[in-house]
Amino acid sequence: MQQDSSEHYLLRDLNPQQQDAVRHVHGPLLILAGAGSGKTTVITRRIAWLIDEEGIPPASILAVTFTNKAADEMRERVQRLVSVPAQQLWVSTFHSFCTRILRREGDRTPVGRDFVIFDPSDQKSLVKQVLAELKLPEKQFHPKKVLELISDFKNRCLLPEEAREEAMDPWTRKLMDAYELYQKGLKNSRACDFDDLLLHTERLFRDGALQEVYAQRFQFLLVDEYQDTNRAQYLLVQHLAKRHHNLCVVGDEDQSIYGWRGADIRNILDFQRDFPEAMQIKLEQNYRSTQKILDAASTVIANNTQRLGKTLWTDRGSGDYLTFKLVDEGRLEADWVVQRVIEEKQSFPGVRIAVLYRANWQSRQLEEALRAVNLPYKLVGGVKFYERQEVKDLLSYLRLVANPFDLTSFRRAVNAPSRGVGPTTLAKIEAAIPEGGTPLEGMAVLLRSGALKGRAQRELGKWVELFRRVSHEREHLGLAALVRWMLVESGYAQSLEDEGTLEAEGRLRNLEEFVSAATEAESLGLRLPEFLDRVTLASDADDVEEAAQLSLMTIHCAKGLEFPVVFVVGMEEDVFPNRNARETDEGLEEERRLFYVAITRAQRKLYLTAARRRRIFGTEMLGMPSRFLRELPAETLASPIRWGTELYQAEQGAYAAPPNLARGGGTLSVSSELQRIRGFFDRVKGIAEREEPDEAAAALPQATASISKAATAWANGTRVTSPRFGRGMIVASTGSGDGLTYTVRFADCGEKRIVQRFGMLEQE
DNA sequence: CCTCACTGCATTTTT
DNA sequence: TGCAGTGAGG
Repeated sequence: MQQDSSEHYLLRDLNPQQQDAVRHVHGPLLILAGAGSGKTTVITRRIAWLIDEEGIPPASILAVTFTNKAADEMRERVQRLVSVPAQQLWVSTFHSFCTRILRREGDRTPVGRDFVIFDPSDQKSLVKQVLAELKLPEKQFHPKKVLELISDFKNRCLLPEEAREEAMDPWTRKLMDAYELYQKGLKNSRACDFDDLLLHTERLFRDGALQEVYAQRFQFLLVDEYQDTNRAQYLLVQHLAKRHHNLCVVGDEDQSIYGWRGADIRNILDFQRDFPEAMQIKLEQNYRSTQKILDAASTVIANNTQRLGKTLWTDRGSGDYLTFKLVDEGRLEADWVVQRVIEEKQSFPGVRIAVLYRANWQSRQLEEALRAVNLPYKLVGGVKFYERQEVKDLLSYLRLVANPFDLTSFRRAVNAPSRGVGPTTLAKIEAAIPEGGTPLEGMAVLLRSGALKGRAQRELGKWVELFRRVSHEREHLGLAALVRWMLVESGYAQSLEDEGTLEAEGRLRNLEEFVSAATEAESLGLRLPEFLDRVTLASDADDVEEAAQLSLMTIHCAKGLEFPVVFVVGMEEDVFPNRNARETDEGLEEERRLFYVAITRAQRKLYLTAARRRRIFGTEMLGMPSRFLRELPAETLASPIRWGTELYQAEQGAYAAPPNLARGGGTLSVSSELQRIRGFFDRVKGIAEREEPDEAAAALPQATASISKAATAWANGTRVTSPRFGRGMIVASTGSGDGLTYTVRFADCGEKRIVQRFGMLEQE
């Protein structure tokens, strides 16, 4: 029996653990899939096994992933494996799954079935409106922070009234008012934000009867990237699995990197507690990387405590050493990476290379360096296509067609192109909206009342007419034709043509591209609402071109991908690990997991780089090598990373005449450069004691200056004391003369900005 | 009511 | 550095 089944085409070339996972049918199953362990193969074959071997109808299987791309790929691969049509198989992201449910069952939610999905920019404008209405100053109630808090509550499935119970202090109470009003705004606009999709669906499934319907429907559940689920997603899965327990979750606790978005690593750590009868399979054989890369990854991640524990191994041989490069300055880092890229491409024509970084801003310098040598690259992330102003403008028209209650889109569309409708007119329109009516109706009322003057009356009259006409046109126009019709009839295209600038031309081209996207969607059978859903739920990770020769992206975006050659840049404290994460153990562990993800993307060659100095928004910042570098085992590195004097002596020449100073024409003097090195050096060694100054430094007045009236700015890294804050170190400076201001990192009270003229700083 | 210019401030990571 | 938010002028 065993012998026979291992010959099965769905089990071919699988290791024993993988085969066990594929053959598992009933009951809960936890697959702990290490990086590069053939996870997707196992999942798709298991689904195929259920369908072809067990005769489970595809319609009873639900597989959930985190990105659309992963879902598409999974569906395709399953379809290639099975003999029956698999269209009925549900493979989707959590968010699109919930959208589908809400479009069917939405009558029971506050927003009905014809809701629109608000993207982050819509959310922002709504929350700003709410803050204004509550007279909460944006200085204290930063819109982004408020939204983050609201999102936190939603991810924990708490509605305003429930969240309020937790709110003790007046500040949080005020925030709860904002949350409540925000939800009201969404309801009035018949809109869901991303979190609402999960929240509302989870609420629906609390209803026993409805839960029963869907639990019956989806007899077999599969959740990919289970370590990234948040509370709402967790509950959603529990509701559906409660009845039959046919739940297979796949994940890797070491790759849990979305804690900041509400993901709860405990979901995977506690799976065995939730389902004591669960079978657990560990996939530890890695088919991606060389042993050196795996050793580095394993050693690093072993520093984490929140793990179930896995050890990756491979039979692919030990491979190349990792290469670490420390450079003087950010720009040199980019140059160095570009040179290595060129070399790699020469040695291995057609090789795919990825440059990974912690945050999107780090791509800029890389892009500049790449453009300087005309090296083509693909940038993933950053400003999304659908977030461009012109695309959002056109979208606001289309959304208004799909859902006339959408006030946010109304506000946007009514002034795109500008029709002279400002806050005053807008307020009048909104006041005129009849109870339970739409903004358009409000506008119609206002027009009839004759409260508007000549031009506005005419313009807006035409505008109302536009939407009256579109309801007719909609019936006999296809999706693409409808989009184009709107683009022309709204006058938006014309207004761009009238501008005649190069920029406007580019915008028109983007809109053309948008129309072709609609054409493509139409050919897939999508109608306007589904098209709009798809557009807003599209993510960065979805448009990764894996075939690209050279890709630049964040590590988050790179999860699930692999590249023969990988660069991880910006290996500095406060960059990676990110400065916001260094305070807590959980934060640091998540950063470490992120580093683990980065390392394990590499198949055969891994480069790591750091810069001593870096311009971060205009000011020179002094960096310290990332603590994660210390965690790398020396045996995996081409040359040891030396901490202490050697690190700098090796490139002493570079300091004597830093080449970038001449080029940059910067304000830095060689002396301040020397102080920089010294301060940096001290920090790396972690000692307070100073070495004897060398001749060059001794000859410089600043080196011995001890009063705050120094003629020249102190260098970053200079140790100072302040009568108010105690001992600290200069980490940045701006301005000059009387305006000269330092950012000083104090041992006891964090970073302060101190104007030199008043701060009474003394050099230590 | 729009546009331009200035200033002050900010960067995680994304469905 | 660059963007967004603010304020003055047209």
